[in-house]
Amino acid sequence: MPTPLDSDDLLNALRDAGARITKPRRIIIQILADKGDEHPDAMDIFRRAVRQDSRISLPTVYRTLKMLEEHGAIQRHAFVDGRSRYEPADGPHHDHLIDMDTGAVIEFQSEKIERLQEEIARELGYEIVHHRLELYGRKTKV
Amino acid sequence: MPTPLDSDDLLNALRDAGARITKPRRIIIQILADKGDEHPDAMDIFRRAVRQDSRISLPTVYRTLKMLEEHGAIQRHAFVDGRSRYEPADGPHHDHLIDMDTGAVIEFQSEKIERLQEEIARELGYEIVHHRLELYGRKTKV
DNA sequence: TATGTAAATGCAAATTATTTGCAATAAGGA
DNA sequence: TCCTTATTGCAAATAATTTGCATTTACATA
Repeated sequence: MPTPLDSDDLLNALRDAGARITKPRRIIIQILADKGDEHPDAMDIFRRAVRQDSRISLPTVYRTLKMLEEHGAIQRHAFVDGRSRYEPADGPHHDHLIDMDTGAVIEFQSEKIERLQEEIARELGYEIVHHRLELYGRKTKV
Repeated sequence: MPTPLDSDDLLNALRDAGARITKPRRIIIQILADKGDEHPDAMDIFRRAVRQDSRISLPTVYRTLKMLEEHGAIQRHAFVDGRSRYEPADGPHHDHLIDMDTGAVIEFQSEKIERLQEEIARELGYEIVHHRLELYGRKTKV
């Protein structure tokens, strides 16, 4: 069961792309790999980055995110609110359950759903490249 | 099996909301209800609206869309490209398969998937309010 | 270890999608 | 028909993201 890419994996993704490992990139990657703050948006990352090096700029954050995304090292999600949020790419695909009251994002994974999706696509004459499943819900009262 | 809301349903949604039926709103609703062009974005709607009345403005399109959305008469989707696309609300929930080559949006519906989703949410202690499932794929070569 | 060069950065300004303030217009009940 | 108030169009404001460009920096090579 592969785990999400960590700091070193992300750095390697950049190296493989022939990119230079700069100080801003190191900082951004460290933030992305931090398990504490999941699914940050660009501004979240920028704010945290500035705390480590006040000279970092927002465009650099966007450029780094785009680069990592293009190389499959991180994934970009566009939830209902419009802006994009990011997380390290991960071996097995997972989906999201969004808590409508707290905004918390819970990850889950279901083989059965994955298989059903393949089946449905096949029936429609398609092959799935990727997908996105988001459940929006509320905690059931106990 | 309920069908998507048509022109009259959308107009009624506005009436129920106590809103006035203006010429721009009539035109916008007519475009939304048109089965020919599905999932248009605000600009698509604006361009088509201008052809019927050159004085219509883009803000009016946005205002009308927001109003219809707030009253549940249309649904807003945010696919990968960032901008929002709209369609008349619909009885039975359906999901989308997006053709990655042509951008075509195919609707489908699966009871099984709906049930699996409920089940997964229940296991996580949640009750689903709504969800979004998008498959991105390519036509299988024959 | 010093150094040249292309890649990356920071800044400011541009884009894109969407929203808002406000004076002018028009819907629809009296 | 007339009056009141919602709605409109315009222009300008936001918000998220991207881009142009002169300066800085990583890092391969000497």
